[in-house]
Amino acid sequence: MGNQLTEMLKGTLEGIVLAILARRSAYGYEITAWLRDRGFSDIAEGTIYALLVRVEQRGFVDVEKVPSEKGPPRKVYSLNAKGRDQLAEFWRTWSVLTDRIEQLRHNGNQHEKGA
Amino acid sequence: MGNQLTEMLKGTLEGIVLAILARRSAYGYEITAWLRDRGFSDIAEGTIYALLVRVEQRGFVDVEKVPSEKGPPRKVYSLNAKGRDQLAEFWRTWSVLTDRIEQLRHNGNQHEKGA
DNA sequence: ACCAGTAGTTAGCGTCGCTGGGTAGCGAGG
DNA sequence: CCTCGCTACCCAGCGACGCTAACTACTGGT
Repeated sequence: MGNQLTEMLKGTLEGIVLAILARRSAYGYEITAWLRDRGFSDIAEGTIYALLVRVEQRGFVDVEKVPSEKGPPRKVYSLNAKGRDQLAEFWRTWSVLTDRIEQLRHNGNQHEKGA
Repeated sequence: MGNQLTEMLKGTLEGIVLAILARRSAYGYEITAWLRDRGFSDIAEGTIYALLVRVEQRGFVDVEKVPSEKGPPRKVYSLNAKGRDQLAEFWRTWSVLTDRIEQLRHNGNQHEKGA
């Protein structure tokens, strides 16, 4: 029945990851661990990898393979120009949605538009 | 490619509709029109009907068939107790998500958790 | 030799919103 | 009378997304 948060993450998780990459480059395992630390403890391991593949295919990130001393090579992702555009677009859309919803939440949204 | 907003609506649209029904009972066509008025102009007609069927099946709303002078009978939906619980849960989850994302947005979320 | 931790990949699933069509009832116009 | 347009609802099929549950591969410790 996928809980609320799972459904809400659809569409926002990509923005979240892009926002993380906007700060600095990172690899999948790192991002997953970091999200867990930050309260996004509910995000599944595999989800991030799939998402990273997607954003790579769309050309929002550049990738570099970096050897690790502790395991298989890491795929380090960096946000590029197109990715920064996408992130900006994400924040715009996010603002629109949150604005409308907050309006709906507090404001006595009387349906009676006439007045 | 479903634009951002479409993806973001997943999981939130249900809450939006429940919030509308919390103010007063309404039928599908009415809700659709009202959403269009309120800037949610991008929401597809059929989407609302499918959503209403879903929330009915989950027992969040009660339904009453009311004849219309201008067309086929309306199905008027009212939020019931279970629906109010669900709506409260929705707001809780929504708050959690927005809090985390706003934190990510402004706050210089240095990954360097160490020092 | 074995296991735990690191790091990434894949196939298949369920949910959601969208698309595009259809049905039904009523009133106005040709 | 027949069609058009508005009201009002329903349905099948689609793509995108996140989740589940596996698997591969490399390193270091016991």
